[in-house]
Amino acid sequence: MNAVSTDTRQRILESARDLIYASSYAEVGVAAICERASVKKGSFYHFFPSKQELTLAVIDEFLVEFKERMFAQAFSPDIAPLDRFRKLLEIGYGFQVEMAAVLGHIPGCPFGNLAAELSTQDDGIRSKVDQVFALMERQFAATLHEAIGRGDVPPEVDADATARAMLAFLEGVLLMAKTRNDARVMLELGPAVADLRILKSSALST
Amino acid sequence: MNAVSTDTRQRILESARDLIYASSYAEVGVAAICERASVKKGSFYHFFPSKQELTLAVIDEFLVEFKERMFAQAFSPDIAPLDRFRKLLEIGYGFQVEMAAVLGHIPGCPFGNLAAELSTQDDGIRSKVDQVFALMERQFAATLHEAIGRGDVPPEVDADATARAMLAFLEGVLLMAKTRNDARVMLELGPAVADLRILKSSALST
DNA sequence: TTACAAGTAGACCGGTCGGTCTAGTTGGGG
DNA sequence: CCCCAACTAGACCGACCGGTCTACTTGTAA
Repeated sequence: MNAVSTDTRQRILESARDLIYASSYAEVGVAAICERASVKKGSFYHFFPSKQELTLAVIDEFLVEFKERMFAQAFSPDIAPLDRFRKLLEIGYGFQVEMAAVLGHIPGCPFGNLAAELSTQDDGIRSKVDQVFALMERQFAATLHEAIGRGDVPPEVDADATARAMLAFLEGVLLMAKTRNDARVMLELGPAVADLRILKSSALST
Repeated sequence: MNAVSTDTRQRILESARDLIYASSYAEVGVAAICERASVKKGSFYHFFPSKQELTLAVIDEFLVEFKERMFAQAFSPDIAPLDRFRKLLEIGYGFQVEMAAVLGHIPGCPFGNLAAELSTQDDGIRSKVDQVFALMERQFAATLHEAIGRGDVPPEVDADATARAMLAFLEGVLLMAKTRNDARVMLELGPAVADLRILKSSALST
């Protein structure tokens, strides 16, 4: 086999990531991705069977970057558990401000954006984003358990549900910031994420 | 002038509302809207100068229905202020379940969907949705003030910020339900909306 | 040195997009 | 009864969509 010599595939991936994040899935055509990556369609369809398959790979690409830029720094053992959520928000705020300076608008959450746009149309993408969310929830829940262990959070708190609620809240805050086109919403509302609590054994009917 | 005899415009509006809510703005073409409304393109462009202008009108259409189906019933004086938020969620849950039975998937929030998809592409739609959110926030804030007046919520709570946080949380919960394609997320997380609080004079830098 | 697979180039495809335009068809006021 | 504006019909437009296909170049292993 040939060595994985060229970076063509990666250039396509990164172009797609940037373009889709800056606008939306539907707005970005395969031709635009190719042009930005300086690649011809022949190469594109050599590496990816379809735009939707590419998008699945783009989600992984987003996740890698997210883990590096956000998770790795916020969820550090040096920081008190509950402060890690605040730290995550702080980093996210800086990132949105940075993006807004380049793009002219707040892009919001790449995962949330794709979920909102495509969940009703493409079940593959929907469930991929769902898995990403589940991964984040696990990280949040582990952090909450740590906080419970230290006594920062009472033990009757349902860590899993609270983790989900925190993620939902952050997604909502990001969406509000995007809709207002003002990142400061994140500073105003965000800190409340660390105060969210859902108690165990709330009845769940059906 | 001729009387406003025909319902053509309204049929277009309702077809567009249903189709866009069921999938997305980009996925629904003008031709599809016309077909569903049993209208030809000539009529469409007689009533609406462009797809984007139609969408602005569709947002108003969503808002009318939302006020009728959700706000009017949840924000009743018969219900204790904080319970109104829980009631809103309950109604919303029923609605999402109902839609899911018809469509095969959870559609989420019509406003949030449009904001997520189009905020970065169309500033007119972005700011229109922003206004809708502002209207909801006002309703939430008024309810919170009522709760403060009754002593259900301590007076050092920032009603405006808390109202915004509540809206963000609800949007996030809807997005999670859509991404999971499971409305029960709303039952698990939703009740926490009534416990959200943001205190006054949290420093807001810059 | 040859042979073959990996990768690239780019013309091409049918279909659909939002939108335009001209030619009617109504229906109510004068 | 006529006229004119509101409305409808539907053919048509260029641009672009995701995707295909054939021909070519290249790197490397035998």
